[in-house]
Amino acid sequence: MGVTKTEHFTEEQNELAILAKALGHPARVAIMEYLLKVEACICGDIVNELPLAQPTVSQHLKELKNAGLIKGNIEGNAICYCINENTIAKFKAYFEAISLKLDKKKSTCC
Amino acid sequence: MGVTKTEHFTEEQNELAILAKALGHPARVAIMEYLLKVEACICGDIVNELPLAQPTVSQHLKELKNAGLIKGNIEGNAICYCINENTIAKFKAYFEAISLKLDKKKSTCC
DNA sequence: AAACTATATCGTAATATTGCAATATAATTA
DNA sequence: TAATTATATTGCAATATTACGATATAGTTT
Repeated sequence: MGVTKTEHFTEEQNELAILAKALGHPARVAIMEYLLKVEACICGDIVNELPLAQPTVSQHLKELKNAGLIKGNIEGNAICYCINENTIAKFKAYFEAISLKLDKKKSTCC
Repeated sequence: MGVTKTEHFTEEQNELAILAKALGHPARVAIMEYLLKVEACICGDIVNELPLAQPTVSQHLKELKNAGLIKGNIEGNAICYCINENTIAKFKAYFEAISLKLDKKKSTCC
């Protein structure tokens, strides 16, 4: 046991879960917020911003990239990471759709 | 090691990470979507909807509840779970804010 | 009260995640 | 080309997550 039973869920459910999971760590939230704050797509000074060692940050960046939350371009010596706007749009659309459905429901129970 | 260094991040970052982490499993996404689909806040037939054993579903429900994504009311014998609209609103607001900032930025790099 | 129903908790095995030191890779500068 | 700089990968220890059988708890019905 211990393995998520991915095959039993829909592709959409798995996709959202992967995105959410990627955001499910404060270091990765902090990376996203830093990328949003910085004017240009600043590269590896993310390491200096975070209270984690370089390999750890590199690992978190990899996970964000795998999930599609950020993009990374090699820029000479360094790498330029930035937010993938499409994925943010997906998230936004998902929660807006849920909100809409909840409004229509006007549940009276809990 | 293996422990998240929670204390080094802001409260907001940790809070969002907890919410996102709770959604970071397809079974929990499926539970949310089921609660949204069903008209009333139906109780424990969630187990019948999911391809997982009852204790596993109970555990996932607990995690969703701990994170604040759902609420549960005892209703006689059974329990009535339903979506916590406030938390969805938080998520929605967060991604709308990011989208807005991204639009203003109009980054030209990646 | 006894049987039944609905849900939670315990205990445990399998696997995944987190974090980092050490090291590798690859572009840049001296 | 040797040293430097920026980032990734490897390997590993500590911890967390996932899943479920067995069992507990608590309300309901007979």
